[in-house]
Amino acid sequence: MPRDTATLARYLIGKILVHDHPRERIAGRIVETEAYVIGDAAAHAFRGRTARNNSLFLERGHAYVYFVYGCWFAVNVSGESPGVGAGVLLRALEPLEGLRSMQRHRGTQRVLDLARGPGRLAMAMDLDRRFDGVDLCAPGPLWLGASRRRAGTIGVSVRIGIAREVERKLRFFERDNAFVSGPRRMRA
DNA sequence: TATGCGATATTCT
DNA sequence: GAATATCGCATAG
Repeated sequence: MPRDTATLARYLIGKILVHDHPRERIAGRIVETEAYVIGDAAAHAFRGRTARNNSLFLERGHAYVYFVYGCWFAVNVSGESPGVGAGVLLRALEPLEGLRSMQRHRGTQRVLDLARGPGRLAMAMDLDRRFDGVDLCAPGPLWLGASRRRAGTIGVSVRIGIAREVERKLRFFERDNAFVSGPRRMRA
Protein backbone atom coordinates (compact mmCIF):
# COMPACT_ATOMS: atom_id res chain seq x y z
CA MET A 1 0.00 0.00 0.00
CA PRO A 2 1.38 3.46 -0.95
CA ARG A 3 2.88 5.63 1.78
CA ASP A 4 1.08 8.87 0.92
CA THR A 5 -2.56 9.72 0.42
CA ALA A 6 -2.47 11.15 -3.12
CA THR A 7 -0.69 8.04 -4.39
CA LEU A 8 -3.15 5.87 -2.51
CA ALA A 9 -6.07 7.58 -4.25
CA ARG A 10 -4.63 6.68 -7.64
CA TYR A 11 -3.68 3.19 -6.45
CA LEU A 12 -7.24 2.43 -5.35
CA ILE A 13 -8.66 2.87 -8.86
CA GLY A 14 -9.48 -0.61 -10.16
CA LYS A 15 -9.42 -2.23 -6.68
CA ILE A 16 -12.44 -4.00 -5.24
CA LEU A 17 -14.56 -2.97 -2.25
CA VAL A 18 -16.38 -5.93 -0.69
CA HIS A 19 -19.16 -6.03 1.92
CA ASP A 20 -19.86 -9.58 3.07
CA HIS A 21 -23.37 -9.96 4.40
CA PRO A 22 -24.28 -13.17 6.24
CA ARG A 23 -26.07 -14.49 3.17
CA GLU A 24 -24.77 -12.40 0.33
CA ARG A 25 -21.72 -10.58 -0.98
CA ILE A 26 -21.93 -7.03 -2.31
CA ALA A 27 -18.90 -5.90 -4.26
CA GLY A 28 -17.83 -3.20 -6.66
CA ARG A 29 -14.77 -2.05 -8.55
CA ILE A 30 -13.51 1.41 -7.54
CA VAL A 31 -13.53 3.76 -10.54
CA GLU A 32 -13.33 7.22 -8.92
CA THR A 33 -11.58 8.64 -5.82
CA GLU A 34 -10.51 11.95 -4.29
CA ALA A 35 -7.49 12.55 -2.04
CA TYR A 36 -7.75 14.80 1.03
CA VAL A 37 -4.10 15.23 1.90
CA ILE A 38 -1.93 16.58 4.75
CA GLY A 39 -2.41 20.32 5.27
CA ASP A 40 -5.40 20.39 2.91
CA ALA A 41 -7.95 23.04 3.93
CA ALA A 42 -10.71 21.07 2.22
CA ALA A 43 -10.03 18.00 4.38
CA HIS A 44 -12.08 17.09 7.44
CA ALA A 45 -8.84 16.45 9.32
CA PHE A 46 -7.54 19.98 8.67
CA ARG A 47 -8.89 21.48 11.90
CA GLY A 48 -7.54 18.69 14.03
CA ARG A 49 -8.73 15.46 15.53
CA THR A 50 -12.35 15.32 16.78
CA ALA A 51 -14.78 12.57 17.75
CA ARG A 52 -16.23 12.68 14.25
CA ASN A 53 -13.06 12.52 12.13
CA ASN A 54 -11.05 10.31 14.49
CA SER A 55 -10.83 7.46 11.98
CA LEU A 56 -8.89 9.61 9.52
CA PHE A 57 -6.07 9.60 12.06
CA LEU A 58 -5.83 5.80 12.20
CA GLU A 59 -3.12 3.83 10.40
CA ARG A 60 -3.55 3.85 6.60
CA GLY A 61 -6.24 1.50 5.34
CA HIS A 62 -8.97 2.17 7.91
CA ALA A 63 -12.51 3.25 7.01
CA TYR A 64 -13.76 6.74 7.87
CA VAL A 65 -17.53 6.84 7.40
CA TYR A 66 -19.37 10.09 8.04
CA PHE A 67 -22.81 11.61 7.61
CA VAL A 68 -23.15 14.57 5.26
CA TYR A 69 -25.82 17.03 4.09
CA GLY A 70 -28.25 15.56 6.60
CA CYS A 71 -29.02 12.68 4.26
CA TRP A 72 -26.11 10.48 3.24
CA PHE A 73 -22.99 8.68 4.31
CA ALA A 74 -19.64 8.87 2.58
CA VAL A 75 -16.81 6.34 2.77
CA ASN A 76 -13.12 7.19 3.03
CA VAL A 77 -9.88 5.22 3.44
CA SER A 78 -7.28 6.68 5.82
CA GLY A 79 -3.98 7.28 4.06
CA GLU A 80 -1.14 8.13 6.45
CA SER A 81 0.62 6.97 9.60
CA PRO A 82 -1.27 6.92 12.94
CA GLY A 83 -1.99 10.41 14.26
CA VAL A 84 -1.41 12.25 10.96
CA GLY A 85 -4.93 12.59 9.52
CA ALA A 86 -5.62 12.26 5.78
CA GLY A 87 -7.72 10.05 3.55
CA VAL A 88 -9.25 9.09 0.24
CA LEU A 89 -12.95 9.59 -0.52
CA LEU A 90 -14.46 6.75 -2.55
CA ARG A 91 -16.70 8.47 -5.09
CA ALA A 92 -17.92 5.75 -7.44
CA LEU A 93 -18.02 1.99 -7.98
CA GLU A 94 -18.72 -0.26 -10.93
CA PRO A 95 -21.12 -2.88 -9.45
CA LEU A 96 -19.79 -6.45 -9.67
CA GLU A 97 -21.67 -8.67 -7.20
CA GLY A 98 -24.96 -8.43 -5.33
CA LEU A 99 -26.63 -6.21 -7.93
CA ARG A 100 -30.13 -7.10 -6.72
CA SER A 101 -29.19 -6.16 -3.20
CA MET A 102 -27.76 -2.85 -4.40
CA GLN A 103 -30.92 -2.13 -6.36
CA ARG A 104 -32.99 -2.80 -3.26
CA HIS A 105 -30.88 -0.50 -1.07
CA ARG A 106 -30.92 2.25 -3.68
CA GLY A 107 -34.53 1.95 -4.76
CA THR A 108 -33.68 2.00 -8.45
CA GLN A 109 -33.19 -0.51 -11.25
CA ARG A 110 -30.64 1.57 -13.14
CA VAL A 111 -27.29 -0.17 -12.74
CA LEU A 112 -25.51 2.96 -13.95
CA ASP A 113 -26.83 4.96 -10.99
CA LEU A 114 -26.31 2.36 -8.25
CA ALA A 115 -22.95 3.63 -6.98
CA ARG A 116 -22.18 6.68 -9.12
CA GLY A 117 -21.45 9.30 -6.43
CA PRO A 118 -20.30 9.02 -2.78
CA GLY A 119 -23.76 8.99 -1.18
CA ARG A 120 -25.09 6.44 -3.63
CA LEU A 121 -22.01 4.29 -3.16
CA ALA A 122 -22.53 4.06 0.61
CA MET A 123 -26.23 3.34 0.17
CA ALA A 124 -25.69 0.63 -2.45
CA MET A 125 -23.01 -1.06 -0.33
CA ASP A 126 -25.21 -0.79 2.78
CA LEU A 127 -22.56 1.13 4.71
CA ASP A 128 -23.07 3.52 7.62
CA ARG A 129 -21.45 4.58 10.88
CA ARG A 130 -21.21 0.97 12.02
CA PHE A 131 -18.23 0.63 9.70
CA ASP A 132 -16.41 3.75 10.88
CA GLY A 133 -12.92 2.73 12.04
CA VAL A 134 -12.89 -0.72 10.42
CA ASP A 135 -9.51 -1.98 9.16
CA LEU A 136 -10.11 -2.60 5.45
CA CYS A 137 -6.95 -4.68 5.10
CA ALA A 138 -7.93 -7.16 7.83
CA PRO A 139 -10.41 -10.09 7.68
CA GLY A 140 -13.95 -8.87 8.35
CA PRO A 141 -17.26 -7.92 6.78
CA LEU A 142 -15.80 -4.98 4.85
CA TRP A 143 -12.50 -5.17 2.99
CA LEU A 144 -10.47 -4.06 0.00
CA GLY A 145 -9.23 -6.56 -2.56
CA ALA A 146 -7.28 -6.75 -5.79
CA SER A 147 -9.14 -6.68 -9.08
CA ARG A 148 -9.09 -9.30 -11.78
CA ARG A 149 -9.25 -6.53 -14.33
CA ARG A 150 -6.47 -3.93 -14.42
CA ALA A 151 -7.34 -0.25 -14.30
CA GLY A 152 -7.56 1.51 -17.64
CA THR A 153 -6.12 4.94 -18.36
CA ILE A 154 -6.42 7.08 -15.24
CA GLY A 155 -7.64 10.67 -15.54
CA VAL A 156 -6.93 13.48 -13.07
CA SER A 157 -9.06 16.55 -12.32
CA VAL A 158 -10.07 19.03 -9.63
CA ARG A 159 -12.28 17.73 -6.84
CA ILE A 160 -16.07 17.98 -6.75
CA GLY A 161 -18.30 19.81 -4.29
CA ILE A 162 -15.70 21.63 -2.19
CA ALA A 163 -15.24 25.31 -1.34
CA ARG A 164 -11.53 25.45 -0.41
CA GLU A 165 -8.39 24.39 -2.29
CA VAL A 166 -10.57 24.05 -5.37
CA GLU A 167 -7.68 24.17 -7.82
CA ARG A 168 -5.84 21.08 -6.58
CA LYS A 169 -5.92 18.15 -9.00
CA LEU A 170 -6.61 15.36 -6.53
CA ARG A 171 -9.53 13.55 -8.15
CA PHE A 172 -8.67 10.31 -9.92
CA PHE A 173 -10.90 8.23 -12.16
CA GLU A 174 -10.85 5.58 -14.85
CA ARG A 175 -11.28 7.27 -18.21
CA ASP A 176 -14.17 6.20 -20.40
CA ASN A 177 -15.84 4.34 -17.55
CA ALA A 178 -19.58 5.00 -17.51
CA PHE A 179 -19.77 4.52 -13.74
CA VAL A 180 -17.73 7.65 -12.99
CA SER A 181 -19.80 10.46 -11.40
CA GLY A 182 -20.16 14.06 -12.41
CA PRO A 183 -21.14 15.81 -15.63
CA ARG A 184 -19.47 14.44 -18.75
CA ARG A 185 -17.08 17.32 -19.25
CA MET A 186 -15.55 16.74 -15.81
CA ARG A 187 -14.30 13.32 -16.82
CA ALA A 188 -11.75 14.68 -19.26
C1' DT B 1 -29.34 16.33 -21.57
C1' DA B 2 -28.52 20.29 -18.60
C1' DT B 3 -29.51 23.26 -14.92
C1' DG B 4 -31.73 24.80 -10.50
C1' DC B 5 -33.37 24.06 -5.96
C1' DG B 6 -35.04 22.06 -1.57
C1' DA B 7 -34.33 18.52 1.97
C1' DT B 8 -31.95 17.13 5.92
C1' DA B 9 -28.94 16.37 10.79
C1' DT B 10 -24.59 16.51 12.60
C1' DT B 11 -20.65 19.17 13.68
C1' DC B 12 -18.24 23.04 15.00
C1' DT B 13 -18.24 28.27 15.68
C1' DG C 1 -26.48 29.76 13.90
C1' DA C 2 -23.81 28.50 9.75
C1' DA C 3 -21.79 25.32 6.87
C1' DT C 4 -21.61 20.95 4.68
C1' DA C 5 -16.39 15.94 0.40
C1' DT C 6 -24.84 15.22 -2.03
C1' DC C 7 -29.02 13.53 -4.25
C1' DG C 8 -33.38 13.39 -6.66
C1' DC C 9 -36.91 15.75 -8.68
C1' DA C 10 -38.76 19.47 -11.49
C1' DT C 11 -38.40 22.24 -15.34
C1' DA C 12 -36.84 23.76 -19.78
C1' DG C 13 -34.90 23.07 -24.24
